[in-house]
Amino acid sequence: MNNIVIVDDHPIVIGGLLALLQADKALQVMATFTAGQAFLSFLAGADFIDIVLLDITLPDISGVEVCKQIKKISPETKVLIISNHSERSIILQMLQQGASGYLLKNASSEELVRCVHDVLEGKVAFSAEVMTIMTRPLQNERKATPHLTKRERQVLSMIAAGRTSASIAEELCVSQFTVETHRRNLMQKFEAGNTAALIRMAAEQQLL
Amino acid sequence: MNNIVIVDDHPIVIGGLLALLQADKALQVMATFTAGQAFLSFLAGADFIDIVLLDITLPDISGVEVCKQIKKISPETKVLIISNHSERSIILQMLQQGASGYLLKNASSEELVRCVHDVLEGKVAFSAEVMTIMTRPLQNERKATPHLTKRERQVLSMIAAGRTSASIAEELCVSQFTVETHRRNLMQKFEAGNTAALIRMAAEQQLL
DNA sequence: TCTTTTCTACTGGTTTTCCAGTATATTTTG
DNA sequence: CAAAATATACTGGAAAACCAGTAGAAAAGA
Repeated sequence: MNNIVIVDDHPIVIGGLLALLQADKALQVMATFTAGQAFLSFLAGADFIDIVLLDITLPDISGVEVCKQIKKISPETKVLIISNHSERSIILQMLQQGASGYLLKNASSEELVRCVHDVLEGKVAFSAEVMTIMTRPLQNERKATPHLTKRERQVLSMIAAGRTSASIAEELCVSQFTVETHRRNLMQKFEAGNTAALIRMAAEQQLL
Repeated sequence: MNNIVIVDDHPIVIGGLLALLQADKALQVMATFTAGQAFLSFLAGADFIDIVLLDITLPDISGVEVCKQIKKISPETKVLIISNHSERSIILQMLQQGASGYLLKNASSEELVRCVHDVLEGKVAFSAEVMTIMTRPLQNERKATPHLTKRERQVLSMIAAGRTSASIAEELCVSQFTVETHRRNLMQKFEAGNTAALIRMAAEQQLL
């Protein structure tokens, strides 16, 4: 018998999930919550929870944070996200935070139950629509990565590591003016006004 | 009949994949490459490729970059990663770059063929071991996120957007000295020596 | 109501980045 | 071999960040 907890801000959604899951004898809904904090307080003192069905948009803290806390407090508890967010980056962010599955709220009942069981069995589970989102051609979700020379990538990496231009110059055996020119060129290529924006954009484009 | 291309730096691996895939009448291996650049040149002038089996470690450019280029040049071409890299962050990075599947080189022949077919059918596919990696408890893969106050998160976000302290002060209707104090506190919490390191760490912890 | 936390603001100063330009040498490419 | 790209380096200066400290007001929590 698997213990389930449902965390969603809409009581109607919780009601629907309850009706669906209670028909499955292998599943036991032990509690439901409409807010993240309340659930986390419960989690700290609860019996073991096999799986949490978690929305991302909650009234108090975000589902991202709740997922992190679940994996910190009870690492063996699986997390299956049920959300309206359909962006690939959000899906991957939830996987990065330890979620084992993701489906959209428009998934069929059959898909929901299948995903619950797949996750309980230790698999990664997506609904069909999430599969489509994950595999469809990228649609320029982000600005094109500017072409960087080898030296520029090297300087960028060192800047991101917190080094000053003087320190970088010393390590690369060049003048600080040279490093400053590389910085300027990097800022022009990323169209960044300062180092903070440069590093943020580089991180977004996975160049660090 | 699905057209396949194999890109791997080890000819022996290519040989093994070839032997395996040629037994499947639905699959046609149209070419193999041991370097990324050579493959990308081929791709630009090739007939349509249904799926590319791609290693990450290549002698010239990385599989990450090759994957990006594949999705840019031929968005409908599927990418299935076959790699020795088993870190969750790398797996997710490949998915972020448009890969539809990921398996480790120790996957069985059956798993490999199943993944190829699943990806061709528009699914996301992982080998069993990759599923395990994706769902096992996180193991403090990264430093704990420091506790930030609401105002600190606000200032951090604006710094990351490239704003100067003066500009942030103006928008928040506080003194520039106040913003500078928030910056200092942020740098202390993240143990960062300058803004570049601060923003990089914040990005790593998905706070931006 | 008291304590703690958060937010606010200042001093006086140093260090670092950013600016816009100019220019030569080396390496790579066609 | 010539052209283009990359790397290097400098000027003179302004703008911004960083430093370490101090300190009071407001909000939140116990």
